[in-house]
Amino acid sequence: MKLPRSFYTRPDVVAIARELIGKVLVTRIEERMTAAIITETEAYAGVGDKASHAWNGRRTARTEVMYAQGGTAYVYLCYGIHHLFNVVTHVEGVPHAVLIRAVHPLEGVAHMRERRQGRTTTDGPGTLSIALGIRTAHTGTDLLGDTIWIEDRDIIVPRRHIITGPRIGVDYAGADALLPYRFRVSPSHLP
DNA sequence: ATACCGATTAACT
DNA sequence: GTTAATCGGTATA
Repeated sequence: MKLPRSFYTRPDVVAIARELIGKVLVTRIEERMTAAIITETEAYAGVGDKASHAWNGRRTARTEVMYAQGGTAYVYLCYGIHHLFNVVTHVEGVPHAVLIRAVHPLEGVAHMRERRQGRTTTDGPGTLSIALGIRTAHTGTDLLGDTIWIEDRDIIVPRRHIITGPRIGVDYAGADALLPYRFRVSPSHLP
């Protein structure tokens, strides 16, 4: 079943990041259906989080969509090359988000392979966006629509199979770089 | 206007 | 282990 608005509008972005592990990210982009299990996420906790683009209330053309209601896509260009896909959470006006860092292919594998020009992995936030067809043009997309959405398919990932740790690539965030906001399925329990 | 840097990746040595 | 790729945001002027 497609995750309802109420899943995304809850206030605890760290809990949402953990709960997204095992959910299924589905896209229908350019008439191509793809689906993949979410295996790695990171929480970005809004204006008080130095690692967040919305730290200190920053609000630009790029980050404006972070202030939308939960269940909206935030896609931005990183290093001028990579399109990074985030799920906006919390209510309108509170810029929380969860970065999806890795997935495991379920459906539309041929599409993913073609988009990846023969490569098969879908780990890494830039890599999975290519495989699923997600680009910066999709920022602002409603995750309750029929282009990009997330489903609960009753895949159970026990909490002891989820590794918690600090986020990647946010050394500039000082003490906030050490927060345990990254979640991933332990390698020995990947599908 | 210019300069620097980043929630990364793949291809190198 | 190192580094090129490439562009929007941010700071400074």
